[in-house]
Amino acid sequence: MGGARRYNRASVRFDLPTPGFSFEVLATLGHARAGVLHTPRGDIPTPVFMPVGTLGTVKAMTADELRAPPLDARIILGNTYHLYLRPGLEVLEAAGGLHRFCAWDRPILTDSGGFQVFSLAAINEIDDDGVTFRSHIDGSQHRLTPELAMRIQAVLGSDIAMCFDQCPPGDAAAEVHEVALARTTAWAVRCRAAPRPPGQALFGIVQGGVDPERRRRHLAAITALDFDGCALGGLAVGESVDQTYRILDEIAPLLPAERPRYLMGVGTPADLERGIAAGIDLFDCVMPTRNARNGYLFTPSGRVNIPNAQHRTDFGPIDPDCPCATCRDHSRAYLRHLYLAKEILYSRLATLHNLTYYARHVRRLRDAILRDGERA
RNA sequence: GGAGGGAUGCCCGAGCGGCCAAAGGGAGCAGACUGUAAAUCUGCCGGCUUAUGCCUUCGGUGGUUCGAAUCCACCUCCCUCCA
Repeated sequence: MGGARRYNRASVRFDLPTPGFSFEVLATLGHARAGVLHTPRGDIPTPVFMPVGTLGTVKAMTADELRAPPLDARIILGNTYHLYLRPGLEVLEAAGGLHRFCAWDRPILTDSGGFQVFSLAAINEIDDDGVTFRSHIDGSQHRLTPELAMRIQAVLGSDIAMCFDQCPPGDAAAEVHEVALARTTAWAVRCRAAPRPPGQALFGIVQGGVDPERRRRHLAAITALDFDGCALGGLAVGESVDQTYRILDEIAPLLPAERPRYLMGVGTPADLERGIAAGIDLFDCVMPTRNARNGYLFTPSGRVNIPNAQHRTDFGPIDPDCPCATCRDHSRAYLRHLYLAKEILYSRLATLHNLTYYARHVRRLRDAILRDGERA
């Protein structure tokens, strides 16, 4: 394990360990690949950007809006930790799972709550068996283990579940990383052994901070567990961009080539480009949605800070070449007014635009691989 | 006509002898945001500026005082009550 595999020309469609899932590579360009992740709930062209819907909603968007072209989101995220605390398993179970609960019929990937272990570290304790933490909602004490994370994800009924991992901050000491690494591996074994509902794939997560040797070591351990896909976690968590890119460039091409590769939580449009070039297939990030709500709109020529005075009487669209409904119907001046007036419609229009920008950005890169790359 | 109350920086509004270029909020200006405790957070917000620096400010004028947005007198305008 550890080395890049060659594509098998006779069969470019790789069955994944979980029945019903397969990964098809259509073309490659350097390390970059364009393909399709086939799931029982639908096909996902890759590379793909997955909008983040932590609480069972991609903030400000309806399921219909997410599905409608040109945005056409193929898969969204949900979060184990957050949905477990609210609305809780009882409601989600009674609802018949997350898809029915939030009226989303395409695939969902659920994050395991591992990231929350990292981001909420100040109020919990981590040991080898699991994590004890206090709810950020009401302060009540809870305990999350790999087994419970898997049980929650089973109730949610996500199409892709993630292993429960520990994600140390970017500036963590080497010893912290080593402990987290051993723990994440042990937890991955337990997640792999836990029962899963039919039609749910499971991805492993490679940690190791910014040390390439440690990353390679952990990659070997995770790959040995034969997950349906492999994620690169613990990046863009406080380390420098140079360090992020170094790990990305060096480690992403080493992830199993016949499995989907997922770069967790990253990132900017430039990060996506870099990730795709390194061979990443799946991305998620709160940036397009959160930044939209905070006045930051993406365009091919750079960012637009919509509250800025320069847009006061600018009656042109955010991006004249953007096919989204926001750009089709509304001006910068209007959006600025909505933003400053704190109108709800602003968040909806801005989110639709930014998600459309991300979707098109990744689609363009995918098309380039199909056009210029080697057909598999 | 009589009795009270009040006028503070773009707006609202604290301050009631020195620690006041003056709390706080709003508005305004700019920035941040990377597996979402985020429709959030940060900075600036009289002028000049590198400033722990100088200058001009708290309705107006004149006083008291080492020192006044704060005390006194008069003036201007506003509000309430009694006639």
